[in-house]
Amino acid sequence: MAPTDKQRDKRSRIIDAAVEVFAFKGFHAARVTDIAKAASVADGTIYNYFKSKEDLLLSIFEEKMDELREGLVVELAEIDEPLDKIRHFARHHFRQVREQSAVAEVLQVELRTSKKFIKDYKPEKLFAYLGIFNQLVAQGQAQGVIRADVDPFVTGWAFFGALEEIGLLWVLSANRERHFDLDGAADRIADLFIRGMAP
Amino acid sequence: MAPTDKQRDKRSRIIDAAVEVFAFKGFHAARVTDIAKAASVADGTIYNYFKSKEDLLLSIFEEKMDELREGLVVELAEIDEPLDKIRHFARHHFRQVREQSAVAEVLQVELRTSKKFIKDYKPEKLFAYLGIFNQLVAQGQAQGVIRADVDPFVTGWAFFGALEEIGLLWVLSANRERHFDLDGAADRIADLFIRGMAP
Amino acid sequence: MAPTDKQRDKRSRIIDAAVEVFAFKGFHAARVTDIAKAASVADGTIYNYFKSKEDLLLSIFEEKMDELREGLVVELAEIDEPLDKIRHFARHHFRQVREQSAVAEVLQVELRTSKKFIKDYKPEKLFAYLGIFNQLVAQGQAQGVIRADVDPFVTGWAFFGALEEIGLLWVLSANRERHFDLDGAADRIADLFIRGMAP
Amino acid sequence: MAPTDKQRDKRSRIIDAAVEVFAFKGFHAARVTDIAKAASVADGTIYNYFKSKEDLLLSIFEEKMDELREGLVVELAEIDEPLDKIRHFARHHFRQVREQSAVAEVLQVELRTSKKFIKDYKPEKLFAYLGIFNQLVAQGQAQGVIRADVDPFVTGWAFFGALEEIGLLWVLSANRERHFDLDGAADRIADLFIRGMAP
DNA sequence: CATGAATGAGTGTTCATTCAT
DNA sequence: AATGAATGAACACTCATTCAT
Repeated sequence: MAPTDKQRDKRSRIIDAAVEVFAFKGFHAARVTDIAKAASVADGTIYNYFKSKEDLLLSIFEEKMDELREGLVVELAEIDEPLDKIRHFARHHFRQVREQSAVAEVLQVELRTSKKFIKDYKPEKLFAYLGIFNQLVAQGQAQGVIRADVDPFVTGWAFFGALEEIGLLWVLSANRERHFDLDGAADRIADLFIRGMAP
Repeated sequence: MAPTDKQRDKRSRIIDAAVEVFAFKGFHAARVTDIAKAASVADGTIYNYFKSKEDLLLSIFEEKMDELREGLVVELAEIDEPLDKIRHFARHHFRQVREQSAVAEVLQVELRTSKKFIKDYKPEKLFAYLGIFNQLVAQGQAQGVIRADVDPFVTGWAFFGALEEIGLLWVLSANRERHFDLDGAADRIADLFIRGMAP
Repeated sequence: MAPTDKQRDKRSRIIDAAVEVFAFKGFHAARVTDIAKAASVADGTIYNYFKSKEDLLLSIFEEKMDELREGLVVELAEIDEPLDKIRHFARHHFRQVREQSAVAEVLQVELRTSKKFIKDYKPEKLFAYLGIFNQLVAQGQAQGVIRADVDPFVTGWAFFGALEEIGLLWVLSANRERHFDLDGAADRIADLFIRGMAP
Repeated sequence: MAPTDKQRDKRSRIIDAAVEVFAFKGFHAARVTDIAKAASVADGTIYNYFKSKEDLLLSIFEEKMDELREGLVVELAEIDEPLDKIRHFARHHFRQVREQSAVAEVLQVELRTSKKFIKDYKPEKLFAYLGIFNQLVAQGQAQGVIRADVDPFVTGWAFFGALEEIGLLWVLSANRERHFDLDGAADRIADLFIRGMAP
């Protein structure tokens, strides 16, 4: 017996299947039955692990945001300068978008489809992710490489908004035209913010 | 008989009603019947003016984006300096968000709910709006107040992403906590980008 | 000014338009608007001449059955022998099917679609048409060329059923394969019944 | 718990319920909900067994035509002479009309209401049923009791048309007046065709 | 834990008909 | 008589979720 899908932890099999199905058909068009088939489980089994279809989507967000943040932390650990870290923040973000485009599609497109997510959900994982940027700003300010009057709240969300918009654009352009250069965009955005926050 | 709603152009009555209902209940939860009632027309009448419920949402986008752009053009006409115009771009954007919060809610929240909009629709009106920013960048570059190597594409979308993210945050915070200072945010973002693009 | 459609009697223009539209799209799929357009009148005008869409269908039946019967009477007037007349009955019936296939399509296919026609309507015009056959049987019996014990009721409806079934088959086969020989079928059916009723 | 409806095969419960509801209210006026209630299942359950409301109607046709043909085959097996079998064909047909009038109503009235059935559907089951008649003609011709020049195609459809017309008349007369004598009609029609085809 | 047949609530859209002009 | 914009009732079908096995 090969250690196939059958043996893998059911919960993660369902998560993986859902990412693929959500990315391919979209959250609304995706049928719970499709996900169950893709995960080789019965429809009802999904409800042993997730409260609802929407909870499944939110769980994807939680897990993937955790992974994203953890990966970022690891990458930044090897960098010294706060400004350099900000540059790597952007690069790491876009690298993930590129390497896990199905996940990116779900996070950037499908998640926004979810009214619950947008309006009712407290995206703690997003705050945690963004918190890293805010810390970098604080460090930069402490070191005098970032102006003291830079507002971390506004600047942080602006930075995230910029990453999101460019990332979304890249994901959506996938089906229409050749992708533009994401890595170059990372540097340009990092540059823009670093100069913008400079003393 | 007062010259009430009855006399007003039906199409715009429906648009206005739809903005209110979509903002209040959300696109999905909004019933076509609700909109018809709010506009004081029969359900079927809506289909004399719009192909579908979704077409109605998209029409709102088109009309409101046009108004937004036109208003911006008028405001910028009185400003001379490109950098100053960029500052006013941000201010005008957020002023509209604040003054027409129902419209902002629909454009920033409900529109993203529409898969068709995100994936299939060519948002020409959005390009036109953003095109103004790109022109300002070009002017700034011509005048030497913006670095020649600033990429209008990436920078433009980053600017728009920042505005959107902050605007979305403000609209959503409406129901949870006190609004933060939008006008201040406009200046901070304008500052960030102007410094970021400076030679 | 050419004596175009515009001048022709509106009622008959509507009838003609309805025959075409019903034959082409079917009664259910046919829109009153389609018929109005084809007749170059406003939708509402149709209701000045017909109580409803169904009444329009029924009116087609009435008019066309009258024409069918009248044409038959004229043709039979030139024939002497009752049995010969029966043969011409079948020929005339199928000749009309062939020459006015749109009308035939409506009478044989669309009319049966109408619940009202099948269940509630007293098809006097059909009785009148069939009555001719019954008279021929009576004449044949009087002349001793048809058995006295032939039941005109059963035989008449059987004759009509046979004509209908073959006619329907021919009309429907129009879109699928080459038509079979209707005139030959007329003779075979007439033969069958004449022999079947012979002493 | 009584071994009631609940235990019976769901598919056939739905078929039976649909026959009753279609016969009583007509296909168009029949609501899927009505059928579901009559079958003691949920609306959605019907769609586990049938693709659509129309598919349900067509399935009734298929099943009942099979039963009709099978019953006929059994009855004819006990008869020797081809001409005698033709007589029994007519009798069996009308006996079924009389004994299963709801089924007859659906097959003869509602089915013709279905555009799909009339125009697009290949009624194989009907061909199979009629094929029996054609075989009898061939046998009769082989035995010299039917003329060699009788056309099985035209004669077969004429026979079927006659049965249908009389059957329809009987079913429809149910609601208006006393039924006429179907068994007598069977013999008259059989007689007519047997004499008509005789050498 | 796993299954999957059964459930039943929920709604955008069409279009015959009307009637104010 | 003619117009055509407005009306609003009507409904098959889907699919997330449940629960008996």
